[in-house]
Amino acid sequence: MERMPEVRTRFAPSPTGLLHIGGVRTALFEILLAHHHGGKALLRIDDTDRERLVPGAIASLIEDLRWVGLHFDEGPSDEEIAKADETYKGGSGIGGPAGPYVQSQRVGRYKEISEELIARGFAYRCDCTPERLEKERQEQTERQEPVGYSGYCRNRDVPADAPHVVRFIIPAGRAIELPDAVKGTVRWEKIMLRDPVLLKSDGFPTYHLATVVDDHDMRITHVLRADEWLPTAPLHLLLFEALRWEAPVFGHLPPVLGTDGKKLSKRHGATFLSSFREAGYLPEAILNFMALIGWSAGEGEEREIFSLDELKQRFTLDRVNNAGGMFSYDKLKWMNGMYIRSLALEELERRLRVFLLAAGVAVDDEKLKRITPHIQQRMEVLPDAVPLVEFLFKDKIERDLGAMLKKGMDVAKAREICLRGAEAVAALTPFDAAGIEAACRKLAEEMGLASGPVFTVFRIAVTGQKVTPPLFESIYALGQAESVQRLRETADLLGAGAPAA
RNA sequence: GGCGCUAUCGUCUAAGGGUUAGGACGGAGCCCUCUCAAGGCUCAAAUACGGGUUCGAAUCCCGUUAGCGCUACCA
Repeated sequence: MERMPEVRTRFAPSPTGLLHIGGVRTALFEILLAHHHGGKALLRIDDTDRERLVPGAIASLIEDLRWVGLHFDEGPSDEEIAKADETYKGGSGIGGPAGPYVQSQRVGRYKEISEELIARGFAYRCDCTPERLEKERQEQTERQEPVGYSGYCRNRDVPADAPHVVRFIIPAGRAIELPDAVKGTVRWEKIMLRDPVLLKSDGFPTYHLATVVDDHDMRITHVLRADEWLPTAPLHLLLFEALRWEAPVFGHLPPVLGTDGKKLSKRHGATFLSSFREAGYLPEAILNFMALIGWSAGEGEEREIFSLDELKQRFTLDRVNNAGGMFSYDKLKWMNGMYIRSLALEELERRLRVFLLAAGVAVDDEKLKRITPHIQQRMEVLPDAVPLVEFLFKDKIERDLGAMLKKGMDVAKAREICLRGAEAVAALTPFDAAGIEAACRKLAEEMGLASGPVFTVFRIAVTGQKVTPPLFESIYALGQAESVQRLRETADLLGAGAPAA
């Protein structure tokens, strides 16, 4: 029986800054595809651009991936990361048999391959200066020709000991076809690339060389990447061919778009994964949402909420869409709310505690525990909890007394409600939400008032706010003594003179 | 300019020749209700355009248009 080779995918971010939300989707798809087929997803650090390298970026990339719940099967070890990023504190290393998984630690291999390519006539050394290249481009633009390297050094035999780059020879008049797993077959009648650089003058490879060599060496079977790579795919195919290596399956993913229809980028605001974390989004919701941009479960499936495992079960490349998709904050928020509502109470409480503490709220565990069930369906993101629970953790609250005086309510009546309410609440044994409600309703009845306006007086007296979690549960969460205290305070304020209407 | 990719409600998408073109977000309305939510029900909202092929086209083909991407010793 024939055995399918193990499916191996890879996510290869460049450590040029923080992990972008678009990168999260690519990483997610890599993992979904590999794990759907019982294979492995690798993490590889593409740090070949020494100029754009940002110190600390590798460590933050790895931390972000871990936080969002994207775990790779192979990737840089602790030692490899530490060597590439001095800010790395350790503990997130992955390791694996195909390492190192950091490209700056594989330069010998790229050099070896580029020498082989030169020796076999597929590449050549070039010592053209940037100025010369720039001039060439200018002249081409003026003549309205396609721009690109002229091939000046093709036959010049530039010596190996002089500063140079290595360029790949693009064969003239060669048509090429890419059987893309998501786009279908893409055909180029002629290749517009003009002898692209493989090895830079600093000895580091360009993306093209490094990715082809590593994908081969690491036995990558499926390359998923953003479709901005499509135009250079012929080069990669040619490289595999020249090296007599079998090319992996390519799948070019549709772009994630900003609301202006352009590729999502920094210009669109908070697009780093870390900004979503700070904004109180749950990792599970982020992954679920990103999976749905460019992929869908298909016929017969009208659900939209999927756990990571469910996504892994369902994900196949033939369900990946061709057209780009806009990133909708509205839908992400809705989905995040769905996830918050599905959290076990203890879990929500735990996440809220961490978040509120970080936001500077002096959390009291008992109060938080009492209020959590009642704010769960009132949140889309974690920060939504702050205005809802703040009143519990403050010594002094501000009150908009004028807001009490609606629908026939006047100062005297409001003051009476606070006074009698304080007495009633103080007398409650046991002190619980049901008892508080009964007391409030009874008071309204005794005073011959509709319950709504009476509740409003209570609400503002106790919480200071017009919008709160359910009243009686809020009073219960605050506690008997503090609630009585706040009712009395309010009565005093109302007695002190007419409030600003 | 050249090369390539893409095109279904405002947005994410389903429907791979025959459906009243389905779902979700967002919007509107109603119900529930102590505020605000959540939840339930209902409504509005789409096949870019033009040609073919076919008994029949959102679906296949060709053009047009529009959007996007690439055109570096960046990835």
